[in-house]
Parts: sequence; C-alpha cells; structure tokens
Amino acid sequence: MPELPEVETIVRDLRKEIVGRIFVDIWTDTESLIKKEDFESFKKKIIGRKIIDIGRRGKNIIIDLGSDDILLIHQKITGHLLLGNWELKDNKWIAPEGPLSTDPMNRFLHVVFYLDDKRQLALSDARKFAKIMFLKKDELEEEFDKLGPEPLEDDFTFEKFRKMFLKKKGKIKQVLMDQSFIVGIGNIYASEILFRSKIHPEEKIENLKDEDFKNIYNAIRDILNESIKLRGDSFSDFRTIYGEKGGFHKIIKVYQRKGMGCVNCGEKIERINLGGRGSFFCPKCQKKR
DNA sequence: AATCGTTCCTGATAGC
DNA sequence: TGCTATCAGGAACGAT
Repeated sequence: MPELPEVETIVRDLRKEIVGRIFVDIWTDTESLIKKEDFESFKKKIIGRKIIDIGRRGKNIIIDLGSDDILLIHQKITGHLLLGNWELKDNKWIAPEGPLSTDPMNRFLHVVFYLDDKRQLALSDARKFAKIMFLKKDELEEEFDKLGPEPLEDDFTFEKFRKMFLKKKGKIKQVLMDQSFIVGIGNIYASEILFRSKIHPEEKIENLKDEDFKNIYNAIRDILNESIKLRGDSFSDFRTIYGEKGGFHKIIKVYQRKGMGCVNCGEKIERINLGGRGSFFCPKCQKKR
C-alpha cells in the first residue's frame, strides 16, 4: 500500500538510478493497466524516449520525458515499481540476483519497461488496480488540479491547514484520506497520525478545536518525515525498487495491531470499519468527544 | 455542492 | 484435501 513516504522513497531511488535512460521496449500481459489509449499506441509514444526527470505529486509518480510529455504511474494498492534484470522463461519472470530473486512479487509482473542499460523497470500488481498513462503536461496539470496540498511542502503552514478544516465536515479519518483535501495519506498513516494526535478516527471535524488541528498538523508532518527516513513501510507488502522492505514497522503503533496492547496505556487496540477501510485505534487514548 | 456508497480485481485466508 | 465464500483496499464514479 504505497502512500506518500513509500512513493517518495521510490521516486528518490528511481531518480538516482534511471534518469538519462531510454525506453527501448515495453512488454505487458495486462493491457488494461494502460489507461486513455490502447497498448500499441502507448508503446509507440514511449519507445525511444529519454527519462529527463522523475517526480511525485501525492501518490502519483511523474516520469518527465521532455517536450511536455509525461509518463504517469499510480500504484494504487498492490502496485510495486521494481528495478531489476529479469529473464522471461516459460512465461515467468525470473530475477537472477539480489532481494528480487526470491520475491513473490515476481509472479505479478504485468508491465515491463526495457531500458537501454539492459535493466527493466517493472510494475508488479497482484490486484491490477494500478494505472499507467501517457499525458501531455497540461493534461497532467488538469488531473492535479483536483488534488489537495502537499503536506511536506514549506508552504503548507498550520494556518493554511486550519483554514482548510473550517469548511470541511465528516469523520476525521476519512477527511485525512481524501486526496482532494490533502495528498499522500492512506490507510496506514491515517491511523498512525490519529493515534499520535489522540483523536478517535470517527471524530467529527465540527468537534475538533485548534489544539487538535495543531496536533494533527504536527503528527502528519512528523510521521511522514520519520517514515521517509526509514525508507517507508514494511507492514503491508511494500518494497523499494530494489525489493527491500522499509523500516516503518519499527515505529508503528496501532496499524494491524488489533487485540494487542497500546504502547501508551496497555489497553487493547481496536479495529473498526470506516468507509470500507480497516481503522485501528486505542479506545482509551483516543476517546470520542 | 459536498458527502456517501459502489465498483474495479484477485490473492490470501477461513470455514466446512 | 480441496472446494467455496469472504475480505482487503485507492480512488473514480454515480447516487443522494
């Protein structure tokens, strides 16, 4: 489940590894992962193009091909972008060396970009929810107009954040995960942010005070930054482009800890379903108002 | 207009 | 043992 810290980790690694490389071929067994146009047309637009830069907006990965052309990738839930050196044998992708050689994700490679240095950039995606598309820069900007601010940017100040809440209703966890409100926070970090802020995930925005907004604001920035330092999550099946796990599990407090003791008070962590999402919290530390 | 519910998809897991 | 049913989950889209 790549969220902001995971996508940021992937983008930083990719930028280091593949800027300047040229796409020489593309393989797929699932053409539906390519959006907006058919695979053949997409392939023609990508092959021969050089990677000029790689960036991120929310959980979207932006591969800049120059001349206002963009390759956009969103990994959604089970998508993984992996960099390796596979061989296709009997319809199976085999990674000969490194952490990827034993990775079960090799079974789910559905789109493989061949680079001009003999390596491949692959999308593994068990549930096939990911999306890949070719866009012109103005189309990209149109897509991104719908998105909320980047929580780690310098211009994302507390005052701005507080004002955003004043015109918002609903349950806090769902608001935090709403990408048009703020980008980058998904199911894992929403639970962790609310635990640190000592706020129940079902708390209504209307019941929150400035002090709560401040706690949430600090928790968002601190937790996302801490996770980037640890190279992302490890509790879900996330891995870096090298097939390694991140280290966020070292500081995780509530996510997937149902029935276990709260690290603050020992109370059993509970799990509730909120808008179809599993939400974890401590009933004692995060009391409803 | 904003919020809520449904849908996409398939591997993992539980239950018989 | 092996089958079937259930669940997870980001975000686009339709419904209210």
